[in-house]
Amino acid sequence: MTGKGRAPADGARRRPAVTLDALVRAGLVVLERDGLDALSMRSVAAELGVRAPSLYWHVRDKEELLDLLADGLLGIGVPALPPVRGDWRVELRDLAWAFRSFLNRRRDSVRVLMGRFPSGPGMAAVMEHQLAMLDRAGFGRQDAAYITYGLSTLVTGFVYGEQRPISAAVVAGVPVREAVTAIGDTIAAFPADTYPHLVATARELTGPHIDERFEFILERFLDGLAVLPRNPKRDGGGTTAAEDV
Amino acid sequence: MTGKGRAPADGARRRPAVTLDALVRAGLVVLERDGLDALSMRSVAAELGVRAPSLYWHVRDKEELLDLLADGLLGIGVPALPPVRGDWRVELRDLAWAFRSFLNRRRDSVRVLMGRFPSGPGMAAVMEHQLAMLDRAGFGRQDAAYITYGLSTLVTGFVYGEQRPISAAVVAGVPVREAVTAIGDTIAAFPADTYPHLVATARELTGPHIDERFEFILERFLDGLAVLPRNPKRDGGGTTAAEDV
DNA sequence: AGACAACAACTAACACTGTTAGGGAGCGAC
DNA sequence: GTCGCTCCCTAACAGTGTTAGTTGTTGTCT
Repeated sequence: MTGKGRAPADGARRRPAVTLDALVRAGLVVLERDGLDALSMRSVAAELGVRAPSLYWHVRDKEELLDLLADGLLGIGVPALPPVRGDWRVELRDLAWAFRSFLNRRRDSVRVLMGRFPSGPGMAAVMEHQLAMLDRAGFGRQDAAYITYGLSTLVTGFVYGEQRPISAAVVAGVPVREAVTAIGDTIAAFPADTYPHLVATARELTGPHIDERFEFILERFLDGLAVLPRNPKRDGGGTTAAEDV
Repeated sequence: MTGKGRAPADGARRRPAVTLDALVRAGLVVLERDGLDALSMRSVAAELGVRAPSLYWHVRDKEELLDLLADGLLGIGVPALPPVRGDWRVELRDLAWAFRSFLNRRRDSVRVLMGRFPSGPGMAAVMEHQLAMLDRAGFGRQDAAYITYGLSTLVTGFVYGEQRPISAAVVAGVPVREAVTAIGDTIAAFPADTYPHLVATARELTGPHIDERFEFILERFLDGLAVLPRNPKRDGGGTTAAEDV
């Protein structure tokens, strides 16, 4: 640093108690320890030993803070990226599972990430990793862009939906399994003459096979990618259309 | 005279002024007119000519009200369901586009629906429609359940992500198109030596081709469904495994 | 007719929330 | 010194979801 001239003389002039970096780190601590609902300007400020209005010097909004936290979360997830293997399909699958697992492990991360398009180093690292892999597999630039976006949408959306009934059950003190089957009971109790297919599918719709459900949706998407035309580059990826079902 | 309290005269004041149905209808009115951020217990109560705490007689939570609103939204969308055509793929595609269009037209509906699994008549109608179609096409029960869930996750997640930058731009008074390309500029400005693929894909990642992006993701998923085994039932839908790519 | 329970609204209040206005220390530069 | 900048402070506002306790109305049973 020690920027010259135009930079607003930021050379260790008065060590600020709150830097943008410390702010993000404190926010992540609060998020992980107390959850998103307890993450207020005041609680994050308290984590820094400071009062709430001070944060507005570093950040315009709570929204902006959340945007930064979203990117910070991605930055945390980056070291957990699965190592590079040979097959693009295996890699993409591993990546999706790893992402889902991360979202489920890191408290409320999915609620912060949902609908946000972070534009910091965290997002850059994840995207670069993924785009490089897809390029290596021979996907075109536009396709690769769509694929990364689609995959992140898919996983994020899935985990978001997967976590809501769970947290609701936890709040009510009901075991998750019973809460889920309770929804099934509700559906099964619908009038079978007007909703025959729905009632017949009640169990399949609400079954606790959450991993299988994720697997199904993901594999269908990957199947769709497999029939996409690719440039025959180095490392074609090995698999053709459908290998497992 | 001696007006009975502040009762507005000739109405059946003590008749149930608030029914659960009226509550939901009022909530939908407020949601459409003022948006989700302005939908508070007080504002919905005001819409009914009533004070906020009264709502707690009919509803445990704001959460429960939102659950009801979610189902109400689906109920509104039901008449807009596309008519039945022959090919399951065409039907599923039409349905996804119609759902996306509905979510984009009906204010903040995606924020209400996201992550919620409504359990009322609105959800029942949508599900029945979809499950019947999939059954007619020969998909198994479990597959059909996964497909409906996956499709709704996909569309909802996509629209959620699609609407956030738009609303942010609207708030800031910036045209949407410029706001989106601004993100592209940010990404393009990343160090190209550490993030070569990312920088090279900046335009493709943030291009305003939002419809094409949706189409790509959806069609990939449908491609994945096309290679799924199906029972040869009545009305196979005309297509076998893979017809168009 | 009178009593009683039920329903369904009310007022008042609590503990929070995000956010703004304005004040004032500590510092570098003139 | 006196600017002026940075960065945190106190005070306050308008609004939130939600609970407690109260009051009035209605239908039913005696």
